[in-house]
Amino acid sequence: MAGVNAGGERKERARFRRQAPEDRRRQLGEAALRCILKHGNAGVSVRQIAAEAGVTQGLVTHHFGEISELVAYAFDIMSGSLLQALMDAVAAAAPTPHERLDAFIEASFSPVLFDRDVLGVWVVFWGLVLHSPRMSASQQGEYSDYVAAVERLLGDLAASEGFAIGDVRLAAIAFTALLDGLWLAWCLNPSSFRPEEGMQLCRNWVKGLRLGAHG
Amino acid sequence: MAGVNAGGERKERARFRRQAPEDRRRQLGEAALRCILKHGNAGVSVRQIAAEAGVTQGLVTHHFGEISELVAYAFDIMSGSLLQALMDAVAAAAPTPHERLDAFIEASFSPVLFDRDVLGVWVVFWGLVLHSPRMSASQQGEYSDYVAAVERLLGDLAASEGFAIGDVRLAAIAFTALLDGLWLAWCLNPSSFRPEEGMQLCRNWVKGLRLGAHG
DNA sequence: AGAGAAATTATAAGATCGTATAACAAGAGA
DNA sequence: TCTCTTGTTATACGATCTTATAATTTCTCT
Repeated sequence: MAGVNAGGERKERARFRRQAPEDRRRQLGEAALRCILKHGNAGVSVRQIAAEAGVTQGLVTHHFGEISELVAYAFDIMSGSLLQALMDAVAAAAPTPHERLDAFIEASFSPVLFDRDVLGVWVVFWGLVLHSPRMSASQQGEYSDYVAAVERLLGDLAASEGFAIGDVRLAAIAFTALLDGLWLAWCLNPSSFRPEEGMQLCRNWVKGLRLGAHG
Repeated sequence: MAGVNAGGERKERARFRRQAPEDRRRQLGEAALRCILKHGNAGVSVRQIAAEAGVTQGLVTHHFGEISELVAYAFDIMSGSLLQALMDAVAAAAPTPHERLDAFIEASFSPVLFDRDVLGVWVVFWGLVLHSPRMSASQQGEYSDYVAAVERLLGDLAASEGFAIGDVRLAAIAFTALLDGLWLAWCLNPSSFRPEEGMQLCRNWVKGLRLGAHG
């Protein structure tokens, strides 16, 4: 009988405070991120995430239907935060295309984004995306938005400084790949280079663009 | 009672052929790779890998002690194959530094390496490396070897063509990051660019190096 | 042919997993 | 104060997990 333990004694249920569904979903999503941060793929577990959020596992099913929906939601939280942070940095920069692009680079290597734990969550998510149509769809949308943002930054730079880029889309893809690759490399091997060096490598790439190194 | 099923009838054990321990380890390692290829993280399971190899789960414990040792072994198989394939391609190229570097680039985008399933295994492994000191140690060694190989290719090119590179190690890190980033991007979004475009982006990077885009 | 080493199977224990659902409690609104 | 909606807990089922180990089989060597 609910509320009564094996010895027949009445056991009170845990007290809780009701929350708006979206607030609770957000709480569970952030708990999921923390679990992945701590345990990698082994942290993707209804019980662990519920415990991290301070609730019971039934709440996960209630709000998300199944664990993969929660993981996809957590991925969306993370993706939205990333693009928002980068756009905020660009918007806060001096309004020349050069300064805006450089603000983008600096933000990419700032401690908020260029953090071993944060990048580790990304790496685990990339592995999960491959086997989740739901997450794959989200990722494709976010990747397109990200590359489009980079295209604008590179296009503005070229127009502002009077040089041509053969294929802006491919250049944006290359720049994005370089950044992701540096994130990955540093995450796996933090001793391989310093954030300042990472920024320099990106600036070098931009210098190459100016010098005509494009298809 | 061993050998007798529930109905009391004597059930013969499965027949098997003994193999040398290293042959069996190799078989299990390759089965592990196939499971990760098919199922991602969900494929990292003693039962699934044993089934894929056509043996029973006791064999995994016998040969590897625990599942994480098998996964690390599979990772080493994969890493060894990668570097070997790239070095073979470079060795088979015409002996000029330019041709050797270009052979490296072409091999990196050849169907053997630039394959959705193969790259998918890498992405999953990257996530696993972060939470496995054993795999992390392996990865660091392999990353160092890979970057050293790239350093030699870039250094030879610069010497051969009479241009200077400010910091060859950082240039090698950047080139490696660009390649890994392109592999990752294509694996997650195969429609974002074609292999030929990927090679071109790498050649563009090299062009930039020649033009002085380095720190 | 037989002994013996060791490769391998079969089985089991204890743990954790995801999902489902009945029951309860919070709290808003009348 | 009471009703009712709905957020949430508690519990359970069936499945899968890893590791351990006794027993069996393969196959080499004498």
